[in-house]
Amino acid sequence: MEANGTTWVVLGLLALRRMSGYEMKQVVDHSTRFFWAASYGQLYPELRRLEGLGLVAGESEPRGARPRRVFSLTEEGRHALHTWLRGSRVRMETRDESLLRLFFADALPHEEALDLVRARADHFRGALAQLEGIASEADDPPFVGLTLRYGLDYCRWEIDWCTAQERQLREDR
Amino acid sequence: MEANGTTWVVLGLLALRRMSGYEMKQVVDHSTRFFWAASYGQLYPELRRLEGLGLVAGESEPRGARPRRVFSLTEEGRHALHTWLRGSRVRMETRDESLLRLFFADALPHEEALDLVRARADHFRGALAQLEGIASEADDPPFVGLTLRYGLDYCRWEIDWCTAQERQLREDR
DNA sequence: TGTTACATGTAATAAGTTACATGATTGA
DNA sequence: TCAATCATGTAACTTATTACATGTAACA
Repeated sequence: MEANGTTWVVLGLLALRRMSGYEMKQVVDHSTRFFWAASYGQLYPELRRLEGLGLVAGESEPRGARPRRVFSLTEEGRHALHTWLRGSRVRMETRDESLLRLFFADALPHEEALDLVRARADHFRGALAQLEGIASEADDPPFVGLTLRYGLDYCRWEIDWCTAQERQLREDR
Repeated sequence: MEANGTTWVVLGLLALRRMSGYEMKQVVDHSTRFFWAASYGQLYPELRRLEGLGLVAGESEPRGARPRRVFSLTEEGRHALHTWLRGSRVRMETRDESLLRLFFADALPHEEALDLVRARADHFRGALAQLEGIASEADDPPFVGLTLRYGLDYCRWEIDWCTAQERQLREDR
């Protein structure tokens, strides 16, 4: 079977509970988006494709006159998800414009270069606040909770790291 | 001027020293690729484009009968780079398949889910070894050194975090 | 009555990777 | 002589974002 990241987002979410494409987008935007985003332009076509393959099943459940399709995982879909979950290849790609700037920051006057480190810390202070807003609902399944904790801990680490490095760079020069 | 990430990679590298497209790819693969990758398919067309815009200047410097073009930064190019460097918007995108698996790992038996945390730690042990291989050449400019240190510290943090969480998850259950 | 949220979808575009083609040089 | 490295480039493909079109429902 052909698969891409969106495949696993869809199957994974449907393993939590049945939902519509619209709801998937909302859940993603409050959870996985920090390490795996998904747009309508990926979600809806992928739902169709997976339905065609028999990995998900869609049912029409209109709300009043507003059409709505709710999807659930088939046995085949659950099987495909489990196979992927057991895979151990760790693929990571990052595009971090702030680190790229830092890498080239020697071209800048020292004080302005330090601003970049401060800006990075500020960014993560903002991200931390956002994550704290999402808040650990105590009834999250354990591994959902784990990834939320990851986000919080990672932001705190970034803030500490930037702060320490800024101090260091200031002392060195 | 129209710009994308590759624009800044090219201009930034040429601010360090003049080099060919081939050399850029090598440098990227040993440095920025951890937070900003670039392929030949991006580098070569972008060099042409920036040459057309007058931000970089290419000179033919064949080695024997092997053709070779070496690029350098023009004043305009340097100006464009500095303008971007002073920008403070922090754009970050991550695609982390390992965290995505972790997020959905409640669908797995507990022991297999723990394997995912271990696999993640192992991945970062490998990445750390790789980075230690690149090694801090003491003559790196300060901010180049900073990003290398970032890579090392980040890997160590990941390893510690995964190890701690695995222990925690084991105790909880 | 107007704004926001619900709901589905696509077309255009941008961004990025992979694999290939071509050929010279170096060193075992 | 063979493999690896140097060197430039592109075509095909995959992936992802953005912006739009369409219309219902809830609520202030």
